[in-house]
Amino acid sequence: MLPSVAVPELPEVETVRRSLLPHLEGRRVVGLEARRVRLRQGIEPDEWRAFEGVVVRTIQRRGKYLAVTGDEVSAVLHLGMSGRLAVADPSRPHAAHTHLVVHLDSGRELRFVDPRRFGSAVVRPTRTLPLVPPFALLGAEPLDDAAGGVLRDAAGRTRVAIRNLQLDQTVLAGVGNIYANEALARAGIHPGRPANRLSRRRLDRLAWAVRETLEDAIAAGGTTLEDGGFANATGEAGNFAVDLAVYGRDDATCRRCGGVIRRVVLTGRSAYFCPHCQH
DNA sequence: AAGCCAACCTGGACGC
DNA sequence: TGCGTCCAGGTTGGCT
Repeated sequence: MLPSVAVPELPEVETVRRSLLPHLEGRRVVGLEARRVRLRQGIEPDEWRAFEGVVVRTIQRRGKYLAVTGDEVSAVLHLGMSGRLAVADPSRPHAAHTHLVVHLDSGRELRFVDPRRFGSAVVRPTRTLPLVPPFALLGAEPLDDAAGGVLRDAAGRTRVAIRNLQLDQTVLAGVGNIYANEALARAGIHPGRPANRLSRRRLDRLAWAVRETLEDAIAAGGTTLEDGGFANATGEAGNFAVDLAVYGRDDATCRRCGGVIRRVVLTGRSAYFCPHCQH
């Protein structure tokens, strides 16, 4: 059984970034509706007033965060577990749990919807972005060449399960439970294996598998599970769910060996793996 | 001090 | 049908 949520991880956030960019680049913010709602970091209407009049220069992604960047200030957004960003015509009715609406000089609007309220939406000075949380706390970008070395160094210093180390955003930024499990499957590594008991060679292989998995998922437009939880800025679903090797496939057949995929719980989070292919 | 774990929150799945 | 219970997940903060 697939879990009923499709949580945005790096490929989904990158997909949102790319689909958002043509609608936001060069556009001016001409109005805001910021509802004071308790997200993980609450939306503060006073703080959001600084975003009025901003001309969007670009959209950056760091880990699972997006920064909609103007010359002076940027909106730093995290989709949490259920967050969505959508560009829509104002005539379309607002979905439930719409916390933020940014009116653009194109006549359209950017909407931030997050039923489970694990997301965040704050405004920060653009020049300080790399220097303050959350960006300052994030580890390597898994798509960068430096990621392999960072993973190796971190693994040598801890005996936590490798799946849990992958979820540590201060090591690799942007990997969540779906892609952590998928990368381990590609690398043939058991999710519960202590990080410091993996050889350098196998860690390099894992870093490579993480990168490949994320790049494939980005190319597919992200993962949308059966409930249709994830969509890009224009409402399109992603196509990576059909390529999942282990995630959500407990008791199903391993496509490589024909064995049975298992689920175990590691520190409160499900891990999926093929006992025959992963050690 | 590393590492575990509860809390946050809601909708969907499931059992009775 | 309808109500209650459980579960998913990213991140933070508190505890050991």
